[in-house]
Amino acid sequence: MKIATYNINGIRSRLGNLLAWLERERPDVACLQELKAPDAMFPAKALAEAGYEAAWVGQSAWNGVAILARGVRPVVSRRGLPGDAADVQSRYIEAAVDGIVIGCLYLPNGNPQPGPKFDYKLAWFERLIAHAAVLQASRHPVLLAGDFNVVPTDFDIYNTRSWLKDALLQPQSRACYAKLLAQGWTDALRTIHPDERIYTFWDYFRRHWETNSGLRIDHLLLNKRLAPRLVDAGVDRWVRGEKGASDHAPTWIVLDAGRSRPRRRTSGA
DNA sequence: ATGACTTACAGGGTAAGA
Repeated sequence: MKIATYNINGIRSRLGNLLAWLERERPDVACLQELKAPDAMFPAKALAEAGYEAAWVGQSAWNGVAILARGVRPVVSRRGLPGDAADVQSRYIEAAVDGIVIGCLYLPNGNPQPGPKFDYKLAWFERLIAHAAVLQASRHPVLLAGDFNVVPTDFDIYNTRSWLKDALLQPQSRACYAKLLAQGWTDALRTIHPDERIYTFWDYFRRHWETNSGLRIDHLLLNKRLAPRLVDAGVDRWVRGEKGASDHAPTWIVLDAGRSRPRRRTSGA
């Protein structure tokens, strides 16, 4: 089972890129961020024709998240992150697919910092940490996947020089990520590739794609129930090189089949 | 380097992203 996360950076303007990727890589589940589309403008029909059912939370102009599943309907368990009823930004959706609870998230960027946007990022992160504790403790296999807008360590960026003031590298942002992992989550990409420079985002400026000047900010975190099923992880870099590409590339894991229900113990014999 | 690119919304020039 292949599950991917992909910040599409505008699902309407990049629908062709999305469909080409789905057709070629055929992920079983795709978590999308930055739809930049209101609910009514989500291209559900085109995705259904490509074999994917979807659940989404849209918003005009910015944000927006979705979970696509090939051939099955995602069973939504939550729209929006708990903890702040006044938060109107569409950054979280959670659904079960094939017995796995999947939280798809788009963590606030937080720039410029310091400032209210950075405060919002850290507050949102604390709400995520609180909800993640509940998910970690649940008896279900759980995956948290999305654009976390955090470069976890200096090994996860080509060079820190021009990013030292950026919200993605701040000690507070990294401390939140470390606090989350300390609950027992497995960072799939780093676990499978402990000694490799891996990036998931290359900005549009300064020929950063052409020079492989990237950042690792899209993450897939497995709870203790799910982690034993991790088989492989990677980045579909070819997508970033396509015409009209998002500035992120799809990032994925492969899980073994597992069991949808506990096997009944056979007695006697 | 309030930079550079790119998109949404709107129908020009901001706002936002990372």
